[in-house]
Amino acid sequence: MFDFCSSMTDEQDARARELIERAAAKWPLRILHVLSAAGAPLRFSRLMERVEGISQKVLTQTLRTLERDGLIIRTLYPEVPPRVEYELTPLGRDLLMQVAALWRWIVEHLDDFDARKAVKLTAARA
Amino acid sequence: MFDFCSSMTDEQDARARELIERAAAKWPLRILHVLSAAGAPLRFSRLMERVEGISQKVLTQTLRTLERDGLIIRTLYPEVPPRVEYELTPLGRDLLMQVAALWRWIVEHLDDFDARKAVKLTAARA
DNA sequence: ATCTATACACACCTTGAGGTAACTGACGTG
DNA sequence: CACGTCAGTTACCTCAAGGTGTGTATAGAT
Repeated sequence: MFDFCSSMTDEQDARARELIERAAAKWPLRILHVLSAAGAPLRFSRLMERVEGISQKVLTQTLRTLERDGLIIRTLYPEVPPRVEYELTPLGRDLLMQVAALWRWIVEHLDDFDARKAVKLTAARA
Repeated sequence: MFDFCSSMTDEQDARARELIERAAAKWPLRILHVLSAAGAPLRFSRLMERVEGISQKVLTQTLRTLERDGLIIRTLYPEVPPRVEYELTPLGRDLLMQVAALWRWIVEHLDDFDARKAVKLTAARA
């Protein structure tokens, strides 16, 4: 109905959309959510347990991406066996809070998404 | 830090995440945005022009998905040559408004996403 | 000497999203 | 009769995400 992005440059618009796409993809959102719910730094293997269905390879890949995006911090403790801990950055926490608002809105409106099944629209006439 | 989803069932949580993933994917967000910015129903070919880079096949596919999700309405006028118009549903508009809030927050904080590049973190000691 | 635990890296394969190009159907027009 | 228009559909191909399975370094425990 109106252009909610009118105050953005095309480049800002594109970058924001790219960030949304990346953060809202299959695994990143789950990982951020798990880290937030834990409330403390988590080791690699703890993440593997809690992010159900993810493979080792993809978990490392996704964690590296999240680190590059500044959403999590990776801390390596040079012990044996090695210990690595992941935690949200303030930016990651803030972003997750924003996404959570959207998340909650959707959950509150799941009925509306269901309701559409009952409303069958037929073709209009010219 | 805390579980922002504590009031959700696992199923609600999963469905909401799935909706976020689907809506935030490559094309759906752009299409919804274009429809919103237009402020009026758009024909297939108008969408093709405004959603830069999308192919005919993927545009139809994505539009069908958005229709099934109840976010847009497809209206076929049985003329020759055929005319088909797409417009946001109230639900689609509301969802886009919610996403727009997130969008705007990200644009306002793009500097923070940039800043991370300057903050190099080295390994900690145990 | 062997085994275990941890956090990966690497090679290989499958799957699906998305791109390209050609074809269709119905009708008005020249 | 051939042509153009519009909104697709269909067949075909590519590429990257993601899954699987194995290898690796290190030191302590048995």
